[in-house]
Amino acid sequence: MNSRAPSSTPKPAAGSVAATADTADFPRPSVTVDVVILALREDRLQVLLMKRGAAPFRGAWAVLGGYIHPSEDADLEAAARRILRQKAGIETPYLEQLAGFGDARRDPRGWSATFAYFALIASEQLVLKQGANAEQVAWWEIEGERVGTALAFDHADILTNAVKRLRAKVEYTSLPVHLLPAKFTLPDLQRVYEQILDRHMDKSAFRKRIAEADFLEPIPGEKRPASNRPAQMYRVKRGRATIFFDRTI
Amino acid sequence: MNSRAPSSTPKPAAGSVAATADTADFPRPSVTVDVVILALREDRLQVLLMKRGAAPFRGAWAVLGGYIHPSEDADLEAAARRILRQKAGIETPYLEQLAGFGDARRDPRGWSATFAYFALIASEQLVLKQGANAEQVAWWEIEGERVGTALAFDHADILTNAVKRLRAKVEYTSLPVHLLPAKFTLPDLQRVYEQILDRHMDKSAFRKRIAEADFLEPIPGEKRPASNRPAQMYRVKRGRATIFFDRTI
DNA sequence: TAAATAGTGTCTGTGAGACACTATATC
DNA sequence: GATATAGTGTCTCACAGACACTATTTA
Repeated sequence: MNSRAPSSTPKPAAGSVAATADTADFPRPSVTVDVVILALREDRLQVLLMKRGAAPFRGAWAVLGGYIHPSEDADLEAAARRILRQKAGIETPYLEQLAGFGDARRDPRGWSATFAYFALIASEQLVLKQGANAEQVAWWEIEGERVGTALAFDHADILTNAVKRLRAKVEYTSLPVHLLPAKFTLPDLQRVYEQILDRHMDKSAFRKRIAEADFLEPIPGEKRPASNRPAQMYRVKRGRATIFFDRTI
Repeated sequence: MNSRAPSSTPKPAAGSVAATADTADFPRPSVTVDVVILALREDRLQVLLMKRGAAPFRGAWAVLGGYIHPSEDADLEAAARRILRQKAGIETPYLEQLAGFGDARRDPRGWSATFAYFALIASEQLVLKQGANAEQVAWWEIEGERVGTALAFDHADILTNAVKRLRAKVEYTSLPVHLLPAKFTLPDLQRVYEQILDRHMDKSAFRKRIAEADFLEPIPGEKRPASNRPAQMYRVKRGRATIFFDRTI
């Protein structure tokens, strides 16, 4: 078979509606980018929300988001980073595309769609400048896969999706390092895994996994002082922050 | 801590750019939905492509796609299903959202974004009616993660993404059943796994995995005739077509 | 030395993969 | 019986989890 040409066998066939002139003449749905920002604070998974100051859903809490600025944003991820920077002052999070959400009903103004992202940050990383609307951004604790308030639009769905994705990936990746400061101990890291997955892990097995994944290095001479045996401090090896394990943690 | 209110401790803080009036006054990027349709034909993974009849990229091959029709499409997935139905006559595929793609350069006409989906179909399922533009739709063989021609827009990226996703999920799901007809044998199924993952699998281990995942049932009395021992025919248990295995296959 | 947590070693049950064996059809 | 593939049984090695043990600090 000629591999550089369309498969020849049960020949190419036409679609049933051949003549649909599918031009861009339809009303364009509104398109936004939303970012679910997650962090570990006080040993709990929390999400950064913004209180809406305008209709629709005025006064309701929402995930951070905004419109795409075609002249500023090179691509979707750039738009997400701009939103993070402008609305939360966050510069270098772990950022991953989550999913698209779009339908006729999520926004009362009409058909709208959003490209949702999720970001992980070390809480130390968030040094919010105090601004005019100091009450408009706040951390909310994740309870299960939700927060204790109704959210604007379909943001409850988006948040649930983000939390599920995070939990799923924590099972087989090193994502939790993005929730910790640059230097941390192995007991710290294990606590993050346990906190997010909500189950106990065996210390020995955990450390074997981490060791064989080979993405951390001890910081020579640095230990965390304590009134007991001090723990070795580690940092992520250069360029190896996000690792996929062979199997589950 | 009051779990129904924002976390109180390191107090809610304002974003650094508080006053961005982020209204919808920006030019709206163009938004489409694209569907990567994959099937197994002649024992090879193939993708259904359409030859573009209009600029841009006139004459180039592209993944099936189209604009969202706000008045017709309830949501993104409905738009994807409409495109499948209208442009390929496909009614009931396995359909999953893949990712969003959007930047300033993928479409020469300006900033555009697409919600990409991927669909799996049993080739028997595709009964394309012969239409006016019979040469405009064709199956192309996947070579690695690409096809043997340049694609329109960023469709090569989208295709690569779809193939990677499929291969990744085949490792730990029952997705390959969607590439087979309703009745099939275990050797058939194993061949699909081997074909997509491009590696040999042990018959015994494979069957143990399939058995414990418990998503197939033998069809009583039905066997595939052959000049050797005939194989038992199986079908998917009701509602259990897409199963996630405990570990990898 | 008591307390507390960091960190390591050992044992065992499970299960995946390798591979040999049995089963059942046609010719 | 020969041949070919379907389908099952067995063995072994690796490894995850359980758990016990050692190490190192402060008080």
